Amino acid sequence: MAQKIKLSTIAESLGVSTATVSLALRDSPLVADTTREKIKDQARALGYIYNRRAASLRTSRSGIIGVVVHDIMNPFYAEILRAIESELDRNRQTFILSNHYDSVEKQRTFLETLLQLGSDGVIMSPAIGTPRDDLLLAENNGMPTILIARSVPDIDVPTFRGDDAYGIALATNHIIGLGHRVIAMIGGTDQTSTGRDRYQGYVDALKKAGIEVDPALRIPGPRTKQGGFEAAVNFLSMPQKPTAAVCWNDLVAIGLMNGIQRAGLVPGRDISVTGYDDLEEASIATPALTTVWNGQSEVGRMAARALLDKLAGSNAEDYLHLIKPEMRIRQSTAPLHPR
Amino acid sequence: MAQKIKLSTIAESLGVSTATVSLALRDSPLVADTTREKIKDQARALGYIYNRRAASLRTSRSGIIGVVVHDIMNPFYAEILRAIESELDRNRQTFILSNHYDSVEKQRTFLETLLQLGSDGVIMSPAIGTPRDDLLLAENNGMPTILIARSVPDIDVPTFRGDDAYGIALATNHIIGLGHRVIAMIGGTDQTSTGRDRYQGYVDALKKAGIEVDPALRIPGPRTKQGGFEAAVNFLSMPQKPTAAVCWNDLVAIGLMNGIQRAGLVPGRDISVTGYDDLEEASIATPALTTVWNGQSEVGRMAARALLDKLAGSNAEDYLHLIKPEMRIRQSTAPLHPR
DNA sequence: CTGTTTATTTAAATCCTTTAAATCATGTCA
DNA sequence: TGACATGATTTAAAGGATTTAAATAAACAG
Repeated sequence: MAQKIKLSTIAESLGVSTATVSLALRDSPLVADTTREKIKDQARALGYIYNRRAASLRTSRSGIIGVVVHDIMNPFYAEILRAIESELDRNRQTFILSNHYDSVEKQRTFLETLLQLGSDGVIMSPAIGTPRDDLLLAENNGMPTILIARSVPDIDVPTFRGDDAYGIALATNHIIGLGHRVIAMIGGTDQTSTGRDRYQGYVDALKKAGIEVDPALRIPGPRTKQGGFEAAVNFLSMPQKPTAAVCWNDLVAIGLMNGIQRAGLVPGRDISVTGYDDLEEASIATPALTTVWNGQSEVGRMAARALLDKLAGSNAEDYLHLIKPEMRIRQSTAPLHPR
Repeated sequence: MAQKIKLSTIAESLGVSTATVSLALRDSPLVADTTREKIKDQARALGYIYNRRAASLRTSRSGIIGVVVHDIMNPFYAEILRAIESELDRNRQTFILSNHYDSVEKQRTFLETLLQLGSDGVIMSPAIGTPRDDLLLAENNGMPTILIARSVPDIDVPTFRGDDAYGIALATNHIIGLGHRVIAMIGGTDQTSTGRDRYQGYVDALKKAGIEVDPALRIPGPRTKQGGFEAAVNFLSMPQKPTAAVCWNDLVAIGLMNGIQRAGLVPGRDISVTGYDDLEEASIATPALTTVWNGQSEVGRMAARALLDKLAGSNAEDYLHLIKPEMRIRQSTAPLHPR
């Protein structure tokens, strides 16, 4: 490998100053057209590689944006990430990704790394139990922050997420409308705003329909297929004999349906199941899953857009942005018929 | 936000030189213990943030490693990534991720970004049709490269992947051993080394068992659940009436099984299906999927390890590292019985 | 008390790009 | 012709950490 080509290499080879080269390569109107052409040609010929670290040291803009979520393997986040990626790509920003797996330490380490790298901003879905100081760590050090998917009460940081209480009420009402009265809620935790909102939405919908709420019908658990799969045994052996399950998300719902099938029952006939999120795979599950679209693509796109706008200097005044979920009715739910 | 704390801020506040501060913070034996303590305390008190861009400008080591794969949403890659992440984390390297979606342009753009950022190395699963120059772009500019999952013929770049021909032969032999004779191969492409190897492994296994190979039994297609799901119609209407399907991967297999169920048949009884990869969800599919473990965690761990070793100066002499796949027999395959 | 060794500390150069201010060249107009 | 614009280019100073040779201080032996 030859020695490194830098601005000065080009400058010397053409007998101009490095300033001229720098300006020319960035299409500054300060440099004459003929000179610019000459310089660009030479840069290409020599195989010049722009050194962002040097540039960003000077400009204090790195073109890097950090994104932290619970787990990028989770298709819910993956769909959000895809939207973020496409928006950032369009704006020639590089993004650095990390999982925190709900570890506050891992999340903090990552935020510190971003600060060290001079990241321009962060988009984060905060880990459960994130202390206020960590949440503002970035912001306080000049790194604008946007929250997604989970929100934190009383904090002036723009947040984008689906309207959970509303969405889960859609699902619960749909089930109630089919005649079900003993309805379990499976999966998830009550430790996040999302969790509390979803449970509340479910409770409110039941109450409004005049159905008594039985806390024993709430089975919290991992938000994964495995979690849903394992909850099935518990669910099927309940003394209350629930005929339907409102699940935390599609993964839990698919896992639960698998578990129900293993037990020889048919989801969508013997037991009605709703998911949440409307992941790509919801529609190809068997039976196709009735679920609630949670706006992942919108969340990602809007969050990225908001960050870019903020970096460009605009200051929005609204903090909480709730995306309205939509019902997607498929085959995993059916009118109640006696078991 | 207060003004930026830098080495010189600490130095001045303590009446020492920046050199001493720099050395102290990095635990150099050149500085006295008492001084070091004083400096570290002060750094913490002032909330000093290490500026990696400045440091890396001087040292030409960024602590950043780039990783490019086809699609991080694909659980096969996600499992590899998780292994890479944990290995790199342990070594305090930051990693930057990107999908290329098999677009050579997107891949090149990302490699260029990595060069500009001064990335220390790259781990990539090359996009289909990657020209030789692109494959060596990083290496030629002093950025060590490691390939994963897909290999490229005649190229001196360390590569880690599963032994596809061997693995698919395991699956095919298992199916043959159950008495099946008309065996389709579903999904995937023949444009990658992986694709050619897998098809070859299937062909060889059939031949060795004295079964005639019918090219019409090969249905290429997307390597996704959707792809498998859509292939089902085609598969079920074949004039040859195949009784078993060797699928490209678990996703295709699960999609295919869903499609088969939709048609009213029972996979694992009416039709035997094998997957490939042994993703986490293979074991909770219904029926539980018979598949071949493709060593994703090993691929990720070993690739990251190899890159770190290379950066540390060691030079291994072997290029191609094949991980031996292992058979995982579950309920989606069964002895042939007449349809 | 002097000369030597060893332990600490520091000055200065370096990494590469950007940018405000300065310089230079050319052209215009009174 | 001289004064002034205007346009093009250059100079020089950041930006913040690392590194090496050199300076200084401390410790020690005789």
